Amino acid sequence: MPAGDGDTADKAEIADRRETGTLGKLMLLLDIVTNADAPMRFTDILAVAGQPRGTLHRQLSHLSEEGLLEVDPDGRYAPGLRLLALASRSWARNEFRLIAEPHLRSLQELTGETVHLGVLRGSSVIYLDKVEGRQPVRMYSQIGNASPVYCTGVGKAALSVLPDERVHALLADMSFHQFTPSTRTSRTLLAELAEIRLSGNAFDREEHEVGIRCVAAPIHSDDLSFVGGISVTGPAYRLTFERLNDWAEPVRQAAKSIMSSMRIGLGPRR
Amino acid sequence: MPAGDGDTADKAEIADRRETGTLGKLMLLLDIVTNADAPMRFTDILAVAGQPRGTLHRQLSHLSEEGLLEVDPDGRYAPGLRLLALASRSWARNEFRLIAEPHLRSLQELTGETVHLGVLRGSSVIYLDKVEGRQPVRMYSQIGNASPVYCTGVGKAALSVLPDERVHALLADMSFHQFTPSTRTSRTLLAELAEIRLSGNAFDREEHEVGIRCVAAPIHSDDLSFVGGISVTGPAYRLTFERLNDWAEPVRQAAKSIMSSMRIGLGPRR
DNA sequence: AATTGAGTTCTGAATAATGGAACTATCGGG
DNA sequence: CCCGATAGTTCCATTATTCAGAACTCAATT
Repeated sequence: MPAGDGDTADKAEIADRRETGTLGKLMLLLDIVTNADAPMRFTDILAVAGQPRGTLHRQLSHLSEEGLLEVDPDGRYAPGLRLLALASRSWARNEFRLIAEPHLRSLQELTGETVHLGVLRGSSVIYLDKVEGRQPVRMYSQIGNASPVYCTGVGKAALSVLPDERVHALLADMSFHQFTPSTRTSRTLLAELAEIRLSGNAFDREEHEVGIRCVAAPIHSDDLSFVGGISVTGPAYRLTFERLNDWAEPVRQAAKSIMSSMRIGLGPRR
Repeated sequence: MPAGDGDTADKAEIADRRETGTLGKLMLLLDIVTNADAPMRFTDILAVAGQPRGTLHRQLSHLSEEGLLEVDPDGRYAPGLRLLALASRSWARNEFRLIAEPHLRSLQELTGETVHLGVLRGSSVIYLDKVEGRQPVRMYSQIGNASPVYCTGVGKAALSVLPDERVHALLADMSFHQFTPSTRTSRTLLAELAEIRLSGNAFDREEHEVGIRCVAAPIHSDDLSFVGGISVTGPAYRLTFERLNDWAEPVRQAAKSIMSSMRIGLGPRR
């Protein structure tokens, strides 16, 4: 039979049909267990996984043998330590994070507030790094987290550098959850992106969480294969609107420095 | 075929034969890419993976589609952000870590040095948490890392609570790398474990890294299904042998508190 | 234009995953 | 003590995925 051309559409009606075979099913299980609030028993997983018992049992066994899941003495499944090991290695060596780190640090010292580095992934922002003030506060907390684009400073900053058609494509299949009274909707977001393009700064004025504000600026590679941003975040009582404006410039500067370091570090192919 | 007892050896000559089918092969690839110092090209992976080209290509595609790997514009493979997301969720909700956290914190405040929480996994110690002093030092750095048991305070502490036969089993297939002049060997280690059992404290006297010392104490569940430890770590010039002794007691106390919290938190089944 | 190197796609054959059912605990009453 | 649940595990013929090698495309070199 000839290679796939015209009518592959009739097959792909079901949204994002994954073509990852066995792996896809296993990842689904990993997601289920990882997202649960507590370790899950076999039957709990069975109820949501939509797999026959025999199948599910083997899949869970394989995941456990690989250390991706762990079984406690009661037979309940929890995320495995292997995940930590994999993540820590990749995080520690992430080229982009390494390049940005010193800049994040100096921005933190300048402002005294928490500094975030995030990248755009689909219609979410994933935080890659975070530099906090003196408080011995929770590390890891935010890193790796996926947050919506439309209600985070980094998210809006990232969107602002994308061409209109890509923004529209993203907005098309995105649902806007009203986290706080100030959370943006599809309409107001587009207007705001225009402003961000002009000023070079995005703001989060308690749009994701009441009491939390931030100033952000976009970071991107020349070909837009990489799009993200950095932000300075803090409690509303300290980050008055005046303060946010004071820091808009330094945040833009830091973003700019990171982008030049990227061109040196990654730019000229090998 | 009967369950594993006497002579499974003939089959298991080749170290840790995995029985996880497709998943095992994929995890091997993940390990290769995650351990590399830089993103790898297809051919680089091909050279070490020992798979036919067509096969490898499909496997890498699947991993990339799932976000476990990422392909940069040059076609080089790097660890994917999905790993971070999975790990951050599991870390944040890890029951044991949550229970230990406040205790680690107060130990940190008391000593002013870095406090670690680690668990025994096979013949390695995996660090689950870390509380540092005021310096805005690298988060993640150590967390998820696997270090040898025989040259870390936490590792030796953990070994000290295991019954002799389990210790011997572990030592059997363990190779002792001489990290520093003081690194323990198989022989000296056994003698040291005896001391640790008596005193309740393990020490790392620059055995893993020159200039770094620590005091540790074991933590374990009643049935030994969980074995780990906590430690106070710092530079040799600050952690004199006298200091190490001063903190031996508080470290033991903290370990004890964590164990009682565990019994309350996890103890009575469901 | 011809050659090499790198990556991708195709194919029947081999293998591992599937799913239903039968089996074995373990528990709570009566 | 036995009965019936509920929870988890193992078995095995069937089926779908994966495998491996070769053919193919594409770009950079000579």
